[in-house]
Amino acid sequence: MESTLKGKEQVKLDFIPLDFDYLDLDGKCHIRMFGRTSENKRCCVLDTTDAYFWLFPRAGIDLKKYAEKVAKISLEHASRIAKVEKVEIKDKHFLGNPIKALQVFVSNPKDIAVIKDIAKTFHETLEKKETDINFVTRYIIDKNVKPLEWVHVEGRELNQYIEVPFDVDTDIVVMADEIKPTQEHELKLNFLAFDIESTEFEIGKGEIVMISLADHNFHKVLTWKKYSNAPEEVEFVKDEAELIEKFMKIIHERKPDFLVGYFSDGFDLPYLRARAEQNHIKLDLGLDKSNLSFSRGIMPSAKITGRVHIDLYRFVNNIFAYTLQSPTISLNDVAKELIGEEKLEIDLGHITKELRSTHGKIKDAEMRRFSLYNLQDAVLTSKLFLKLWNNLAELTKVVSEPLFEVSRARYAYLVENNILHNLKRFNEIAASRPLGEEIGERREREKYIGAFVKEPRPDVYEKVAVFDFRSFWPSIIVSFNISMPTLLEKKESGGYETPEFEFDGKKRKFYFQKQEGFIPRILKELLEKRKETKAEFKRNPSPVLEAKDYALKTLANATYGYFGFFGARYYSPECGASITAISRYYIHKTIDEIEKFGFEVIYSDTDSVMFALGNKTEKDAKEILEKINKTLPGTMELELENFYVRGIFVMTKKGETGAKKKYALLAKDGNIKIRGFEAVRRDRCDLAKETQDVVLKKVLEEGKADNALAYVIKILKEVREKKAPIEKLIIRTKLKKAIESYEARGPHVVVAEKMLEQGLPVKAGSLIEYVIAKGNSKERIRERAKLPDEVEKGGYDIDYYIEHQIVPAVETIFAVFGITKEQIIEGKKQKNLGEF
DNA sequence: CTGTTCTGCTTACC
DNA sequence: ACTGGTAAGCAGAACTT
Repeated sequence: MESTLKGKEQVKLDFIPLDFDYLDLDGKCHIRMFGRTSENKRCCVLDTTDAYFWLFPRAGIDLKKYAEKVAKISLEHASRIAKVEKVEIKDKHFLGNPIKALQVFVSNPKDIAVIKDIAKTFHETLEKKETDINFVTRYIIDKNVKPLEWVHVEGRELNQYIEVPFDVDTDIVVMADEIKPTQEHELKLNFLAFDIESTEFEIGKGEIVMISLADHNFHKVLTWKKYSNAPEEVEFVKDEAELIEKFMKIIHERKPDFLVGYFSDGFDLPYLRARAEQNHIKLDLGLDKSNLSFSRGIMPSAKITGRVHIDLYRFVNNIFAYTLQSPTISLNDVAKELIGEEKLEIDLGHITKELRSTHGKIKDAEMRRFSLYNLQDAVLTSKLFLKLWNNLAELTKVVSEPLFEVSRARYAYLVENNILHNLKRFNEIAASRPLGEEIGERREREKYIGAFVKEPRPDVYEKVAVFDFRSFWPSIIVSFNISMPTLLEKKESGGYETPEFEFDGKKRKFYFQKQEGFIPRILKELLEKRKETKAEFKRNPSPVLEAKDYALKTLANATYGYFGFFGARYYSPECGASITAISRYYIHKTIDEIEKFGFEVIYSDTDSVMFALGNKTEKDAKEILEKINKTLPGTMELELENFYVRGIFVMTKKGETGAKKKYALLAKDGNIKIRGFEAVRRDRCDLAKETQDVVLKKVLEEGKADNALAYVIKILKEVREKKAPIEKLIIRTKLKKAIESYEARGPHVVVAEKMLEQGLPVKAGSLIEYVIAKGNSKERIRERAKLPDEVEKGGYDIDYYIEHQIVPAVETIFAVFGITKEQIIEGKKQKNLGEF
């Protein structure tokens, strides 16, 4: 439907939508998009689409009469008339089944909530649907205008203030008459990364001292704290008020499409808002001079009209962290891993303390360093944005939700929206989001049986082969047509069935329909797209294709977990349990086949099988792989992961069984793959981790343990002689929740309390560092846990580090070679005797 | 009072 | 509150005799 707003001239342009919102114009709700034209002009495009929801009628009622009744709904709401515009009877599908439904068109999407409440009171109404679809999502789906996908727009240029009641800072404002997908143009990334420094951590306390801004060629530091010999990027201002004004001025002048921060939802922007309020400054950062606004919720999102505010921390935390090795997702660790650069080192505690005090003294050199530190944070954020841009963009394109949402989304949101944005072509009405009560029940539900993990026999194995299933969960979902809408009560001819397994305490089997369901279909297309992307990448490698593959892989892998997620529209623990039951069946079958062939299967976890070649060859292994693949259904496929020179599996610490999820393999190229061992865990001190790492390397490379034992004895001797550096003895544990909510007061909780007392910033998510200092060994460990700074050289608890850190990390490895814990420790005693 | 078992917690694997 | 289940192992709490 066309807008009544007239406008002056007809215009045609190609446009890429970056940011979306909606507002009432001329009595009608319009979508407002901000983006760039193919000529790199800043552009605002207005458009409209129908606002509607669905009603399902009870059986046997007169549809026409029902429709007429619904069409009469009208009430006063939010000082306007909320009413139903029209009602149409449509043939639709719901959960794959045909259904007659009323499409209820309303005058304004904001009125859907009140109108559906009235319609629900009608006895004819069975259910309401799609009342929880955001209007922007509705627009994207119905008008086929997707975020970051170029469209051709034909429409009328509007005069701001005259025809529209707003003034946005763009080169052109267009009311679209026609809008359709078009060929791709280049998008020049126009962004600005920023970082603020304050005297306090807590929002509402202290003040802003400094703000840095950066992109690929612009570096700027603003501060009111004057000092001489400042770097050229530094600009001094009068006070905090001028600092904030200047920051806004730069943004309005440079007109970034993307404003990028690191933890800016959680700190920089809330802090900035608090200080702007205190200084009576309007934070009109929006393209329409509107204020910075925050969404409600546990983790507020800071929104700026017309510019996409991206908090990279959230993207890294929610999505990208799984791809990283970084011990934490701090800017420093993430930047180090992704761009090979780190934050500058400064004594921030000292500087902020001096700045807080009225008589505080800071040397010019220190302020200079502080400015460079602040700038470096903005620069790292800017580089990280460029590094992660392709990932963000490709994920946005696959999911079809706006970049602002996708950059803050978690896996469930991505999977669900990918489904929602594909429903139209199946003529499907979306299932509803669960309500509070339902969520509660789902969360309390007992869990279903997961994947199979085989107990390994502890030993050192020569010539190890590893097979694994390619995209195991997605391939099962697709091959067995698994999803909530395709789940059947009874077996259907030509349909699919699971093996028998225990579910909710009963022996059960689940069945899935023969006709392909829309969710398995969408997933299948995702996998096919991934295959194409990979093939294309082979021909023509590019970071964009790599990012696209990453987006497709991420979504495909998260689909299984989505089925069991309590907040899912298409929630189905039956499906989750069916997928794992099928996985167990096929992994067992694979193990059996390999054993039947005469190999010793060492270990298996979920989708992988490891076995020793023994006196057989790699060719034999490949042969059986091919044989197994011929028996697999659908798209399921077993792949050769690699052949390894040697591998080690150990006992659990209790010494009764072989430890699962703990092993190390030596590849032919000399690389060692370590899984589960303390060496790869964060909550062990570096000395224990490094010692274990060396021990694993030595035993795998040499096939025996004598050199490794000598090495450990040497390390233990150094520890006894107080020669171990404190940095290597720091234990790092994450505080996963607020301090008050801990029942058990472990060492890290006690240290966190101590840090809080000292005014250090500790909250849920903080990584707590501590060292166990010497003291009364009868006391609890937490009594001896101290902040690293509090422990002087050699002041650590020798026995703790030997008995609780180093020896436990290596004893199970030596046990494989028949070396006991006593022998490891006695070695130390012998050396000591030799010294006297 | 002391040793054992249970529970809470964190972090890994897939 | 924000994808699932499986598993190891530490430290403290609870329990037992």
